[in-house]
Parts: sequence; structure tokens; C-alpha cells
Amino acid sequence: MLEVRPLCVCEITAVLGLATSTISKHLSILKNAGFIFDQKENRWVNYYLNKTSQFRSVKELLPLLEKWIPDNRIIMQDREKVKIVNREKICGK
Amino acid sequence: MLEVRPLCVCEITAVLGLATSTISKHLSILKNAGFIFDQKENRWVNYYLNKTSQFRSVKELLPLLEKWIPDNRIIMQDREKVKIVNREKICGK
DNA sequence: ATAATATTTCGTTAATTAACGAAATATAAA
DNA sequence: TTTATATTTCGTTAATTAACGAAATATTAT
Repeated sequence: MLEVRPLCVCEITAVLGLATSTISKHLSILKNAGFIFDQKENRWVNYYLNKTSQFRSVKELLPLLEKWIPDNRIIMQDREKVKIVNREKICGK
Repeated sequence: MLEVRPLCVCEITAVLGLATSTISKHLSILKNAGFIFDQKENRWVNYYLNKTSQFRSVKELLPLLEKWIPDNRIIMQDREKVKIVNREKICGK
């Protein structure tokens, strides 16, 4: 999903239909592993794919994932949802 | 372990200290995924790394694993054990 | 054919992992 | 400062996965 564009927790929550705490934890694991990084923007925390990771596994696996991920039907649908999801609409009121 | 050399179930069992049924199941999963193939030799079933797999994930991931695996201390020890394990001695009587 | 041995299959239990809600934290807006 | 909102942390429960032993299968040696 972050290949499509940077996202905040609530946007990912909306697309996947999981609890915010679940998404937050997954993101912290990915961040800890070096796959992604975050940056605050107003009320939200944006998460970005980290293509400059020091970690060899990230550096070598990420390009492969980018090729593999579009193979999966459900994942492709989620990528489409990412394009239209809007944090202003789904977060808060 | 199969990067070091082809192995039978009982040899892997001896190195890892797990039940034969456990090893057998793991091998069948890897075989099903295209990572390995097997071939009978006398009383034993030898398992080989499959470097000619059709599957893109196997083809692309296997070379990476070959680089990554020696990084891990425990795995390196197991690789050493593979070199000295002997099916004649550990199997049957 | 019978016995011995290596592997596989299957069902159960144990261990691990994932998901959730509630509460805590942090930040921005009023 | 207070309120509203987004995210994180934590503890618990549910779901998944892994490991095992026993029994079945398959193959080789006698």
C-alpha cells in the first residue's frame, strides 16, 4: 500500500478493515525492521516506504516485493482503494 | 542445510533435534512451494535444493537466502553439522 | 514372502502470533 | 488551558502454526 503513496494509520485502517491498534503495531514492526519510516504532518503520522535502508534484507527484498505484490488479486484491490481513500473523510468528523 | 549438500530426513532430524514427522512435513511444504525436490536413493529419500524452479519467488529468493543464511550464528553451526552428519550411523542400527 | 527401516500421514496438544478494546500519550485546534 | 483527534501502548483473548507420537505406507534386504 505504501508503494502507491504514503499513508496514515487511519487510512490503512479504512482500507484493510482492521483496528487502528492492529495497524499501528504492524507499522511499528515494519519501521523497526527498516522497511518504512514515519513523519508527522499536522494531525497525522505519515508512513513512507524506506528505499534507502541500510539493512541488506530490506534493500534486496523490497524491490522483489514491488514485483510480487501486484500478482495477488486481493492486494491489487487494496492498492486501488489506497488511491481513493481520503483521511479527511474517514478520520474524526 | 541443503545448500551444503543433499540430505535425507533422518540426517536433518539429527542435526536439528526435531521429530522425523516434523522434518518430513517441513520438507513437503518446501517441495510443494518449489524450493526443493526429492529423489530416492536406496533406503533414503534425498532432498535437493531446486535452483531451476519455475516459480519467480523461488528463483529470486533462493539466491538471497544463500547470502543471508551464513549471517546467522546458529544456522552456521547447523551447516557445520551437516558436513559431518552420516546417515549410516544415525539411521536404524 | 517376511522383516527391517525410512518416510509420510493424521490427529492432538503446545506454542506462537495476531487482533482487539481500553487506556495512555501526543498533538492540533478552539 | 481545554477539547478534540490521531496514534501508541498494554493486557487479554482468539486464531494460527508448529511439534509430537502413533499408525500407515513404501521400499529394501533377507
